[in-house]
Amino acid sequence: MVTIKQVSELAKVSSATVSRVINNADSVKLETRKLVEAAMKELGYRPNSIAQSLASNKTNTVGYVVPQLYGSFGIMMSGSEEVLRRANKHMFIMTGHSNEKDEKSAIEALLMRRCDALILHLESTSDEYLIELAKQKVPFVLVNRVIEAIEDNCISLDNHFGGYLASKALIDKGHRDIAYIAGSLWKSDAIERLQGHKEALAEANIAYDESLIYEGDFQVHSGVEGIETLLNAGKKFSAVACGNDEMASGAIGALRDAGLKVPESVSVVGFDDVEFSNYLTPRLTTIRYPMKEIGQMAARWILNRAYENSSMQLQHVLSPHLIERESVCDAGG
Amino acid sequence: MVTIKQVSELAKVSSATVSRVINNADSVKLETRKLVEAAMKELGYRPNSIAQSLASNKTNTVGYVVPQLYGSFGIMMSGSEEVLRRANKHMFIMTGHSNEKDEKSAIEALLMRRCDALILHLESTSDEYLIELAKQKVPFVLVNRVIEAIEDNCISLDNHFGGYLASKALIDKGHRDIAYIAGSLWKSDAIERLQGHKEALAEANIAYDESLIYEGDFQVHSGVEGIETLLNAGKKFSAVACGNDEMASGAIGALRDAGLKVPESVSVVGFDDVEFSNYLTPRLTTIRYPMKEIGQMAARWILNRAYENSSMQLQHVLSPHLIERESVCDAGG
DNA sequence: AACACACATGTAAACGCTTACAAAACATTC
DNA sequence: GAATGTTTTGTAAGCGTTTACATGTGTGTT
Repeated sequence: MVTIKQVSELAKVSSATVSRVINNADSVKLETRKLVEAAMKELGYRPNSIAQSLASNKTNTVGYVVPQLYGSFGIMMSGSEEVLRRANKHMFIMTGHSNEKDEKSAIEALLMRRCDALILHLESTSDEYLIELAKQKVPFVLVNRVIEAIEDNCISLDNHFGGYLASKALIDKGHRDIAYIAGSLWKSDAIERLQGHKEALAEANIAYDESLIYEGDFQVHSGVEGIETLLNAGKKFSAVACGNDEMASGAIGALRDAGLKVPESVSVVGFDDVEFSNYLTPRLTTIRYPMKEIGQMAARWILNRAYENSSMQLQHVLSPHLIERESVCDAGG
Repeated sequence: MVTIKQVSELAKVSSATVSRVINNADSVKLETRKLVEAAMKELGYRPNSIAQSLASNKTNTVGYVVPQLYGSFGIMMSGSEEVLRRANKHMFIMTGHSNEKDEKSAIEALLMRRCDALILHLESTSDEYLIELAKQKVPFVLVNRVIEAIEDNCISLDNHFGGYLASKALIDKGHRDIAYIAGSLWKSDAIERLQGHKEALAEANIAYDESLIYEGDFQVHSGVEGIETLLNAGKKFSAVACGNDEMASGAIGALRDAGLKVPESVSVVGFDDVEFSNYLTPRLTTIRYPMKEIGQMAARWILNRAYENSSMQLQHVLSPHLIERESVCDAGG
């Protein structure tokens, strides 16, 4: 690999001057600049950014931890990438695999690489660890989770409001017997969404009926099981709200298998608006989880706090909204 | 940030010794090792991998270029991540946005970062550039594309065979009037898939009818348009093979809108087996594109060539296979 | 012609590690 | 107890940049 030294020799200037033209900072006479550029070109010079980082003590890289590389996290990352790219920052992406050990070691690796800042989508790391991280002055934003003590570092979605919106959409169509298939209730988002559902019921003066609630686990099969359980118990309902789109998909299938038409006999709302919800039959009415916007917002936070030292206020809690498609219709068909 | 020097002072040894325990190489007396480890712990020392890379001339990082961060590329990357992680290598992911400028600048950035090797999923970069890259002794694997001159660097899918399999599946069910909705025919994979289709027809002695072919663009809407065009032209067919799942999804919708039942009146096969194909109604019969395996294979190549200097032969062309679900049935219902 | 001042360039120390080589410490053998 | 070998540790020179500071060069003013 060709170094700055070789370029400087060919151009008959000092390496400091070459460095100046690379960073096109300071003043370099146009004439010498041309000379240096010609030399760089001739030698096929590529600045070694490892060395640059060591010397300048910044990597222009933000570390990213996501549970997995596929699925909706990709959307989020591409939101971040879009805004970071404009600022000439890069992302170093690692996966946490939803377990504490991997999440921590991902963060450690990122810190060893001296990332200038971090964007973290964690699932198993403790609040304490993150609070400690904040104490160490590591600039990071925590996505999809809020920890009171470091609230300013958090960007999240208003799950409660989303849950409310979903059920409200059903109620507005005249439904009153509404079943609910929840996600794993040890997860905060599942709880919040369910609470939103309850609020919508309360607001419409519909009595909350515990037996219309089924606790699933966010997977397709639990949507199926939810419907089967409800139906076998002889429950009556004209609509089902689901904790996410996967379960909604399972629910639709199970309803169809039971000879019930969606939405004519039973309306269904999902949550998240994942890619396939638009491909279901009927196309799924759901709550849009603004993954891309969250990714963008996180990147903006980083740009502000870690690179520009501004502390401009950003929106920390994003609002979901309803996407009306075909899986919900008026009560009574 | 605490440095190796501070650790060495606290442990009353030289920095070389600390380095030795970090890399747990060479011989370090157990006693001193304990001493050093205690010091590292006390100071909360994190080796600076930037400095390590500069000194050792390796980054333990493989650069990754994909068109986008979301969609099926995520699956591929996670395949790679899985195998690289076991070897303690990391990935630096960048996006090429399917245009030459971004792809090239991504590669350049990766080289500046002195990645030990690259995995490239490119769409617009010229063969020449890549051949030149190979000449520069940059270890890289090119995914989903084959360039004769650097064949050993390429890992791809047998699209021709996939196209053949898809149409064969239809023919085996007794279909003889088979329409085909192709992807953009300036893309090599679209062409190859179509050729596979033709081969299957030929093998079954079915005359190739140009008017049953529609050229789409791999997007949902072109599946819709394909069906509408064919139907409006008064074409008769009992089955449709599609260049990918998106178009198949569009086709299914259009068929249903035209009052035709899938699969009873018209069978449909897709290609790729993307996530949502399993959620369609009917669940889509399609050709499985082994994205994850390709990612794994690419990572293994890298491990072999760039890190272990072995040159063990790997499978360079992967075979797709048929996933039978519900969108295909016997001709005649 | 002397001076001040801006602008352009060079010198060399740092950044935090690794590693070849040298030195020291210890163990073994005769 | 000297000679030898082995293991452990230290010394110091890199790795390829950036950047504070010093030096040089040119212009305008008096």
